[in-house]
Amino acid sequence: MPDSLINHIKRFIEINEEQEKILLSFVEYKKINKKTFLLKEGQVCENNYFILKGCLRLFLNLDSGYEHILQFAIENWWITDFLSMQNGTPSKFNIQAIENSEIIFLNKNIKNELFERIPKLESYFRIILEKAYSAAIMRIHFQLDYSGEERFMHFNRLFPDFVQRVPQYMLASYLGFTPEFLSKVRGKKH
Amino acid sequence: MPDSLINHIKRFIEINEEQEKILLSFVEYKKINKKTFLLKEGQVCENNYFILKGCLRLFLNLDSGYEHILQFAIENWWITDFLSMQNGTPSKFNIQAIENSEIIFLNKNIKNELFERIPKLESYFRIILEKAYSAAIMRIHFQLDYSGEERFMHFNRLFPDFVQRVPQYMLASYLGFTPEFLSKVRGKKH
DNA sequence: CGCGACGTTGATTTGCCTCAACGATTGTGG
DNA sequence: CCACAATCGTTGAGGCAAATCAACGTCGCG
Repeated sequence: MPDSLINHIKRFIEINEEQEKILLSFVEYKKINKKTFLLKEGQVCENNYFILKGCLRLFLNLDSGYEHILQFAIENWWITDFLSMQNGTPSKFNIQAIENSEIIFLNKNIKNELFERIPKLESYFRIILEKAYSAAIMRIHFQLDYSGEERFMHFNRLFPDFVQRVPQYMLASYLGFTPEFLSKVRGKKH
Repeated sequence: MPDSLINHIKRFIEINEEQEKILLSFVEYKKINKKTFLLKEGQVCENNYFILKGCLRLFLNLDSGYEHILQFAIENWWITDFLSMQNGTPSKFNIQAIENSEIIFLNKNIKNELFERIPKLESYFRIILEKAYSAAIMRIHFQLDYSGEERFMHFNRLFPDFVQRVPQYMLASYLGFTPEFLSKVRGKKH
């Protein structure tokens, strides 16, 4: 079942069967239900999560009572709060399953042991972080330079099936506008 | 002179003198003048840049003729366009010196050779990417959840000296509003 | 069935932009 | 070293994209 993690890693680096076994012996596999929290505001984030199946979100609670989604993660994505994990400080964020999901847990301490056993894995994580970082920069670019309607259109073109998969109010939250506004935008293109 | 690169690396990993020498023999040191471009829109990004002294910005040209700053980099920061570098595609961005600066150039191919010689360096880059990524996520958070005035106040509290260091119109561009608006915000707190 | 979660639609408000005109400061060539 | 231009910052009037607020329709589910 965690084959897809191995496959994902093999897209970026080469590892042998021996190493695959070590890797799999270091991580945990869990099924979780929709709405399960993997991290709650105030806790210290101890794990990296890899999504085998399902969908998670990272969000924060606003004073207003609303919440704002900063990241989604679907199949073959990692999700975590690096800030809390690095510094060992309480997280401002929540990580929660949007669907019933199957997740690989990689504990932060275990991760360091793993790097000693399989140094190449550093390379894998470096590469996907470079990608995640570029994606974040592009997202800032869109946030700054495009209107709400343009952001939605663009997102819809890039991830048409994902748009179907999550409630509209979560999409609106992620894209940085209100659910009402999204509803109006969708209504327009008759 | 490139001591500060070595010092920066030593904040995160241990390296010996031998390795320091290898590292320094792999990189290039250059002084560049204010307004020099290290990357222009349309070029493929070939280097990582480490700032020993000075200040750089990464920005993109908008159709409107304006430009939008996506990143600043000062002493002890790396800057590059990972997207272009990873894929070998033409960059949408420009990297330009805002001040006369001293820069370490690390070519992308050399970087990979370097990783073979000193695998530990993967770890260094992984760690700083984790930090850069968290910072980008926090920036998205501020962009989504705070007003222009709040974003400026917060930035000003975090980096009071940096605010003095760059022209206001660049700050405005980075924070996501117009120079006129920034001027009005500053005027208010009499 | 009835309740809560989600989406829609319209009226009103507002944060910030646009445009324009005008000082202040910097820098560059004569 | 001055003159003049360019760059940068300030201020005000008017406008617009999106938020807010509110009311209502609809669906899924205990």
